[in-house]
Amino acid sequence: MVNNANYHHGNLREHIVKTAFQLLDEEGLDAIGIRKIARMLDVAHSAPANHFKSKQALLTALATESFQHLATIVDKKVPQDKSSLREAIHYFCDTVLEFGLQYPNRYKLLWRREYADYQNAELDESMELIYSQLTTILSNHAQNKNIDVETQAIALWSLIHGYVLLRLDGNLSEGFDKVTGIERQTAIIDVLINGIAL
Amino acid sequence: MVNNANYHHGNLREHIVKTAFQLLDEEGLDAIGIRKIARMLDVAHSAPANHFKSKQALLTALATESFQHLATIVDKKVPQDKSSLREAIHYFCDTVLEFGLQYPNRYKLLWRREYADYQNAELDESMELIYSQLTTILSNHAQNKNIDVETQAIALWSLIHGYVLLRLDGNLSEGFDKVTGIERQTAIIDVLINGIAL
DNA sequence: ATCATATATTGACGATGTCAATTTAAACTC
DNA sequence: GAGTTTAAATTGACATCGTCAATATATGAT
Repeated sequence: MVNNANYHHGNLREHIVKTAFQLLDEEGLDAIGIRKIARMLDVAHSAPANHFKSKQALLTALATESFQHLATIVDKKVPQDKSSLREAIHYFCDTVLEFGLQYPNRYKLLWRREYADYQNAELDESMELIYSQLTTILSNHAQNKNIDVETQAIALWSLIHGYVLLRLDGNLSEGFDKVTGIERQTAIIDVLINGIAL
Repeated sequence: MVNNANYHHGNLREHIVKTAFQLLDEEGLDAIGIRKIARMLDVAHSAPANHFKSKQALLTALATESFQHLATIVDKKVPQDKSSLREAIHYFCDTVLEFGLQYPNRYKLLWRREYADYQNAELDESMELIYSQLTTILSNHAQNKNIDVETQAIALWSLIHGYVLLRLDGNLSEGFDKVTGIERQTAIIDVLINGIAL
């Protein structure tokens, strides 16, 4: 029989995810509510329970999808070979920052373990992807044999992660994201590559 | 008249803050609840409203106090003069990391703008303190005239902030915080000072 | 066509933050 | 010291939330 508009679309799950992302992007993590989403979709307050057994399960789905999204972008934008270490690092950082600026609340969700279920296998897998992308880049271009790749990876990831979060949370004062002549971000990454105490 | 045990201690405000810190430290940000605190203090559910007009106001007080606490520690532990830039940076980073590890949830609260009221003047002031401490250190020891102090400050702060958050959120796999011979943290900061691509 | 299963619905529960009206205690004034 | 003002705590109500249980409806397989 044709869709009886009352008993729902068949793909409610999809709509829930879409609406949740919308709330996340526009109003932040705490704006996401099961009942609110149900209301927005003209559906009973308990309908979503068939697709996500808890709020945490919904957030886990959002996080997993976001990790995969980020990994895809990184894959596309970071050149695989024959680029310098410096180039590769810049591409990687640019991509992460760009994603963070475009979807600040998704980025925050990714690294805050309080919300999604990080025992979840699928989520864990999609998260590991990002790390392996980074370590792969560094090993492929390793030049400095005095510092093990893991230390380099953590240093680099700490730097870009910290920078992105400071910007997203609004913890850099006005003007802190621009500087005469050279982009702040580029300057910062160069500091990491070249060192402060040249 | 003597304290009539029913109508309260006179310093309920103090007790609220203390209990809130306890909940924050032991169970995390979302464990803090006005009603829960009132229950723990054997007080009516609306009693705290006299001292904090909203939950946000309470969190603002917690954040302000934590900023001041951190600033005090930094003041104590970072040598003012006649130390090398390298030494000063290490002391600063050590102090921040130590604070973060001891009070993970306080540290997170400090930089998540969703909870406290960052319009609040007192909070803003106590936050600026930390930044000025960092820039003071860098200007006092500035050696590299090619990079402006602000860029150095942001790079350094991004690195340590990112590293602390990755550790607090559990986003560094097992073993990522130890490495043979030399402390991971020291190694990472040295990467920033010396650069990756030596 | 019947039956099983997936999906939605309604209703309830305990908990939360916030408001309003009220009561009690303490502080201040004359 | 009595009377009055102000501060602090109480009770009660409201809307909202996440979750659970019982019920109803639609879809798909046999």
